[in-house]
Amino acid sequence: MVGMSGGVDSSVAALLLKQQGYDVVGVFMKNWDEKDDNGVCTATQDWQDVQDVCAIIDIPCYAVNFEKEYQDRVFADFLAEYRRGRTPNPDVLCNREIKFKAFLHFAMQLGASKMATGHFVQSETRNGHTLLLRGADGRKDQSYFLYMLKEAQLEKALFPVGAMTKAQVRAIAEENGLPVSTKKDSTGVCFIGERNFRAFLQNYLPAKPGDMRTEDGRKVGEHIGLAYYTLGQRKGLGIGGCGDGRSWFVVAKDVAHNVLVVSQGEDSPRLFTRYARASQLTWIADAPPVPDGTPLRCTVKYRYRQPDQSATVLAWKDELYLAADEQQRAVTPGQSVVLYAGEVCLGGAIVEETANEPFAQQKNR
RNA sequence: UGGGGUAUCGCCAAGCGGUAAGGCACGGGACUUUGACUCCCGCAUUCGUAGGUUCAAAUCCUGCUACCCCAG
Repeated sequence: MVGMSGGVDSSVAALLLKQQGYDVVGVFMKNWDEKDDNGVCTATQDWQDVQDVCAIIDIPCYAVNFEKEYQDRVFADFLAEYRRGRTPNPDVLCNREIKFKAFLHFAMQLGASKMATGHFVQSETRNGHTLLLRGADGRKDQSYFLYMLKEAQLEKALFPVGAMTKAQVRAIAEENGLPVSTKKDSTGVCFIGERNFRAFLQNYLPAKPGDMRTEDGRKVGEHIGLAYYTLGQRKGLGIGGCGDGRSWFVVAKDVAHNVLVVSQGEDSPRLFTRYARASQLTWIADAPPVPDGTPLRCTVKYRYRQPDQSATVLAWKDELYLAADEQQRAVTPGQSVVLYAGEVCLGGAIVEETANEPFAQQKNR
């Protein structure tokens, strides 16, 4: 059973499985019911595309609705995080809770032996354990979004396009006459789509205006609510001309005082840190690569598409302490940090706080 | 009320008689399955206002208006 979004990747994934002799069923997930900023319900077009593609590759297709699950298990957390002044990544949760849980269960219940998606990642079974590997196309690798999965989920999953480049995928779509071969890559929150993010959030979060202040407390503007900004952000502050003429960036959120702390210049020291503490640590493997308290050298990503950063990490219970070799810019609470050993995605955690000095747990390790 | 100064894009700011730099903000696009960052493009026929001098003024002169500083 292939989860089909109406995009090129999942369409080609279904096509490839069909060509490989699988008994393929395409399933479209509708998890969000709302028109986009232009008053268009993109899900309607996407569902049509799925139907058209399935007709061409000659497989049955169905649609399922996980709106309730999405609302309860993903969106609720998303809003709760924003209310706390953090910046969540709903898509990592969406993969764990919806695509690789609700959808996976759905597929298994209907008797499917495997589920597949159009993610640019690869999996491989070594010594009886299934690993998550980066997609072959380094520019499109999506393992960052799948770090919350567990072995058990990966065992049931196939990633037919993971070994290819985006260009190859499009070429295959083209050769096989799939109408979505030139469809633009989707962006924005999964299932919700590209939005004017601030306007979108305003539908759910109350605006609590307050001051924008410099690090030394000088008021330089007003914000519309801390939730509407994230660390390292430049656009949308609306302050210009004052000071030395350089751009202003968000360097901190003072939730207690409802103050957005801003600084001039993209290189504000306040934005750069080497150490971080993260929670909700997940190892993809059932057996962690190292025991708690043992330092592990690996590479990490603090955001999607960030080049690999060398670091030493230390797991302790469900927390992860990170010491990056280089200073990291705008590591943001609520965001995910994902760990890699070469091509293998080990897992990850959610950033809680950053620091310029090692945390107690990291000292002398 | 005297004396002095300043008035150029939302903000900061070049310009000094030859036909409006730049930065920030903002808008659009690219990039992107989170949020951000980044990159590219756009952004004053007009220089507080009314006259005057000149072939030609934001740039010189005069009146008016506003703000600032000093004196009261």
